[in-house]
Amino acid sequence: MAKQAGSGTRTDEVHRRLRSDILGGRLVPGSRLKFPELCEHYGVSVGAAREALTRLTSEGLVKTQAHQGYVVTPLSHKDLADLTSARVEIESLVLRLSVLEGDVEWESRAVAAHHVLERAVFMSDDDPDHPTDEWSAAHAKFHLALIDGCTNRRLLDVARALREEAELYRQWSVSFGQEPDRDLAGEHRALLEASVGRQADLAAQLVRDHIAHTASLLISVATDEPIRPNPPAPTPDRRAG
Amino acid sequence: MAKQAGSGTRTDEVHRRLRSDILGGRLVPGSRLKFPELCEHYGVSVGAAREALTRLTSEGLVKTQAHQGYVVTPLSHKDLADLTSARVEIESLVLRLSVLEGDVEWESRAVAAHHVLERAVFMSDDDPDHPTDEWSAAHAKFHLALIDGCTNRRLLDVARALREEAELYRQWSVSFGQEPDRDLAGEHRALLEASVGRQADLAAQLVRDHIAHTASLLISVATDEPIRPNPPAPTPDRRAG
DNA sequence: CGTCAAGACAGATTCGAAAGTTCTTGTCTC
DNA sequence: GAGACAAGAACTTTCGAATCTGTCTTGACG
Repeated sequence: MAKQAGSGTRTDEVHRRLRSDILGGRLVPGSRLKFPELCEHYGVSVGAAREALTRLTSEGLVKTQAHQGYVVTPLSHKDLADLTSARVEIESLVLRLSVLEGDVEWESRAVAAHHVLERAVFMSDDDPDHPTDEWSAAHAKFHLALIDGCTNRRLLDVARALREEAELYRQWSVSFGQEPDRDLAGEHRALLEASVGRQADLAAQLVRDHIAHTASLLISVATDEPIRPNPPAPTPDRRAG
Repeated sequence: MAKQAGSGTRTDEVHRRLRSDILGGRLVPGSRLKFPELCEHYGVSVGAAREALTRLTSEGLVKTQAHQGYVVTPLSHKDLADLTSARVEIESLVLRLSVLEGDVEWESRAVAAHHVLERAVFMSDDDPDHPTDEWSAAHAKFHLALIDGCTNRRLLDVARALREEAELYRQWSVSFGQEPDRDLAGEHRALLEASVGRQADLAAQLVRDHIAHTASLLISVATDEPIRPNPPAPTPDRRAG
């Protein structure tokens, strides 16, 4: 079987790799994405890169303007505030539905994801400002598992899309600004118990506080100007690392 | 200045025309969109049509699977129920914010849009089952104007995207199922007065009822199977009219 | 010295053909 | 007669060059 796999086209691969590079912080928000470099780096032609970029645009990770090329979505504090507010409202709503509609298998997945999160290493010694990749992945999976019981695919998709975009901000926050006395693990445990215990309103309220609290820490370390990790200087570097 | 307008590329035009054809009912949900026909009909090459289709995919109007081409998003009753539920929650939320945050100019636009809606002809004699295009456009503009006061662009975009997708269902409902004693104009007037009168909670509740009521009429005329205006028979026709 | 216009350059967009994959049709075997 | 295999056709996907648009530099004019 020398097949390329049914669901895997050349565009899909570039799309996946590009998204990974953006979410992983290897591509700087606000930087331009030029076709020649993209083609060379990912080993594809202009057409494939173009379609991958178009898809990323629909996911909100890159922006475009006619005849002005593609740009990694710039970060701004107004947008972070909007995004947080939207997540607080929508994710709490979806979680409430999830608690009301989820079956036993949903409970099972939530418990399993929480177990992984509990055992993940939160902070590494070599980067005290950011959580480890392992913990970040487990954290995302836990929250996704919590809302996964919602049978309304529309709402679920919206909540997931918003959460993914928030990852960008978490990635580029200069510091995670962890409060020493914050019991993050405790919040997650309470969230799980309220959900599995079918206390819908409580779970919804807990997740509201959880999201708002985390985001407020990101906001507090930010300045008033748009977040531009790379100044608009004429430095041709657009890839970090 | 013989410019083609800065924001107008070939792809943009095809994208706009295709969306119009889908939303206007000239392309049947569930039908395949083959490149040869598309290129001939819109007078563009494969590449341009492809990118337009990709954008439409991100808007939820068409779906795709690798190596299996593009398809106008099929309609189903589960999805209509999900979509309605999502709109009830999100649009009421956005309207509440709009009422709280909107300025005088927002009030002005809402009043203006309502004036146009009031004067638009609702039903035409030659198609007693569907509202006229004029009324539909005015109706959409009115609701959009109502929520336009919301300063949270994220939430606003979500609400608008959901509303646009709902247009597809309205277009393809076999009958609008209008109740004789329903005072649609009165509902809209109440909605406007509550909004401009800054009664946020009342406006939110009114729009919840408004959306749910309208959707329930669409549901009531539907069968239990996926809506497929064109049977999956081997008829090669995929364009109506 | 400041402002404006024309030309040159870089880069995005578009196009048509070639390659790979899936679906269909026809035939063969059990 | 029914099921399975294989060949052909149609279609989607990919690619690199050609075209067109936007921006920057350079020069002249007020």
